[in-house]
Amino acid sequence: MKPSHITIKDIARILGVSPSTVSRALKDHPDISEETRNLVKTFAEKVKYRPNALALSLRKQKTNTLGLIIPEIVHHFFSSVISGMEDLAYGEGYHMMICQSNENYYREVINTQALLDHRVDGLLVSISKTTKEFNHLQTAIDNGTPVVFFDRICDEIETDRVITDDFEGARVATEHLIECGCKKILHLAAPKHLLIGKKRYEGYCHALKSHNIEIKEEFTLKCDTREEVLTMRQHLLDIAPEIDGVFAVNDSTAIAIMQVLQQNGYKIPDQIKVIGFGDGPNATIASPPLSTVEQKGYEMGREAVRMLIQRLENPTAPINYQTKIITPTLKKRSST
Amino acid sequence: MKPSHITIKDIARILGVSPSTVSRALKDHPDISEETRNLVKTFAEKVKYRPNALALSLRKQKTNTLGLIIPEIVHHFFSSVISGMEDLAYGEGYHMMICQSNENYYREVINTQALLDHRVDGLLVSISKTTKEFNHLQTAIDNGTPVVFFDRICDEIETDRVITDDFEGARVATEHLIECGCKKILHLAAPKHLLIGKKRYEGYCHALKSHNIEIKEEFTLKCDTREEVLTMRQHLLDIAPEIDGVFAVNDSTAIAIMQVLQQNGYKIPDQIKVIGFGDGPNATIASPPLSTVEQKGYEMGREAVRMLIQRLENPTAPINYQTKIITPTLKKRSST
DNA sequence: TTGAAAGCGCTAACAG
DNA sequence: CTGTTAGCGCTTTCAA
Repeated sequence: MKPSHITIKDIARILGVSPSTVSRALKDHPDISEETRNLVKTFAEKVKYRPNALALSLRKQKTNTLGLIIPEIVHHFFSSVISGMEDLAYGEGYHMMICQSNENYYREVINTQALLDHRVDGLLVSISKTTKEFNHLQTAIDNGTPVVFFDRICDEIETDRVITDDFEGARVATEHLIECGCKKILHLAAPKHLLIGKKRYEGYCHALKSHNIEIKEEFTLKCDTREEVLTMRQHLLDIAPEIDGVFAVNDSTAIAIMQVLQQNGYKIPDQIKVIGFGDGPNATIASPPLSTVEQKGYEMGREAVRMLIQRLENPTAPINYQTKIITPTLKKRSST
Repeated sequence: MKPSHITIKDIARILGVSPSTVSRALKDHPDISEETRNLVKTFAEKVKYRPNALALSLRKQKTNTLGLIIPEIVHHFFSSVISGMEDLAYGEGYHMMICQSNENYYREVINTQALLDHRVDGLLVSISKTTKEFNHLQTAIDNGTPVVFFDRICDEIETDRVITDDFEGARVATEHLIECGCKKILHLAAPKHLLIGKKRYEGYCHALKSHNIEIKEEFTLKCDTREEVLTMRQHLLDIAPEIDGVFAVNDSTAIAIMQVLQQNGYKIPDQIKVIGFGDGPNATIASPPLSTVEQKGYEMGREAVRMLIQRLENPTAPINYQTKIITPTLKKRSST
């Protein structure tokens, strides 16, 4: 940043008025003669004067900047979230300072600190997988910087949150299979100790129960990556003759099992129907295009920013924290 | 940002010394007694003092912030770029302010302005598709804010750039098909007026020529999206019997044609080999996994930041702008 | 209607 | 070794 930026002082000096006059003229302060105002405004325009946001922030004690801490940028869901955040923030006159924790607790702490050092007005955070301690965030809140959690929330801290309704998404997906005529549905699940694993499993069970379908233990397999599908290939093929539907905890797992089944002569969706969860870009590329449950990252991002700005602009409002639940919607394609 | 942040002045008052003493003690200035230094440092630590980055920036005329303008965050390539940028910037003590132009010229201009208002030390930009005018960026450079272009560069502005070697990538891909025994290679191309379309076409031709394979005009088809493949389905199937290889300008097109061919009984790679360009996450999910040319977004991001910081930290160095060309590498999988 | 002065938080030149 | 002062760019009393 070269000193070549023109300042209010420069304008004042050149025009032979005081800096305060310039400042007032520029922002249409009432106590200013129209003459001076025009003079100043015209000149400012001519020399392309732009206020220094740093100085403004320092003075106003408000940066109009939102800090974001995200586990991984390269991930369709998270990048959609960022996109939604950026779009809304931009529209509301805020900017985003973005840090990625790379799923590393230590880095998450440093990032938080750095964002606070920059005096961001608020924080948007999705906690990293390795984070077990939340002092860094609690402290931020205690010191007056509001935090909104999204997706990977932290139960121990009371604040605003936006999450996906995993239970409901899974329920809808399973229900859809049932409506398509499936009675023997395999669930490829994430580990139960992960919240999403647990919730999606529960949604699956709920749907079965409400249709009086027996929940067989052997029909839920811990298998949540493409690689795992390939490793378990034989076991999956052994089960295949006994099933007519698969609900996989994510799209890549769903696609992988579709492929394994197809390679072994199963017709999809005729013999076995498959549904995933997440609706990343792969779902449409799969063959047949994969039915799935859309996770709405963009909307989640917007919502988180909306809640944060809401808090920022009503600092005196009574603090009653909200948890906004985003219900994923069924995307019916050709695999079911 | 509540005023509850402790400042140097607060510490000075409490400890009964002057602010400058505190400032000096904190940064291990030589002219300070060990006693005072320890006193100050211990106290600062106790009250968790953190310097205000805004004040620092204003004072030092340096923000340690890099501005990024990117067409779309939700895009595997671009999000990889951001990730690479963020990682390196973070390591070098810089932060990133990110704006997306959404392929909109007007918004790109506003974003540039906003970042300059925030006095970012430098700009990283990939221009939007609708940008035909570059004054906003030229002005930035003229006023002393260095700019590094990446991926979507602008020829009219002289500055540092990082680009992918599209010609070479296409050449290597085509060459690979030839080495696998293909002699009749179809090229699904992007429009010639796009730089990547042109360069990749040229690379394809070059490979053919150097192996004395005739370049048939009817073997290059403008077709660069999945949808287009489906639209041209019949035409592609008409040509299919005459070809033994396909080089598609991007992965999704490659995957789409693989699927069309497979649905019509062609065995891949036995009868027809297919290679793509880009190596997004789809490539591995395709069946068979798609051979492709890896575009290295992460590396491109790092490189762009490296060049920018280099410039920032050697302001007096002679300005000789560099163009760094990143050569994509062949990812051989099972479709060839 | 305008200007002078103080201050946001920090540093650095200059005194002492 | 430490304090005083001025100033980064801006706004906002307070006085005139």
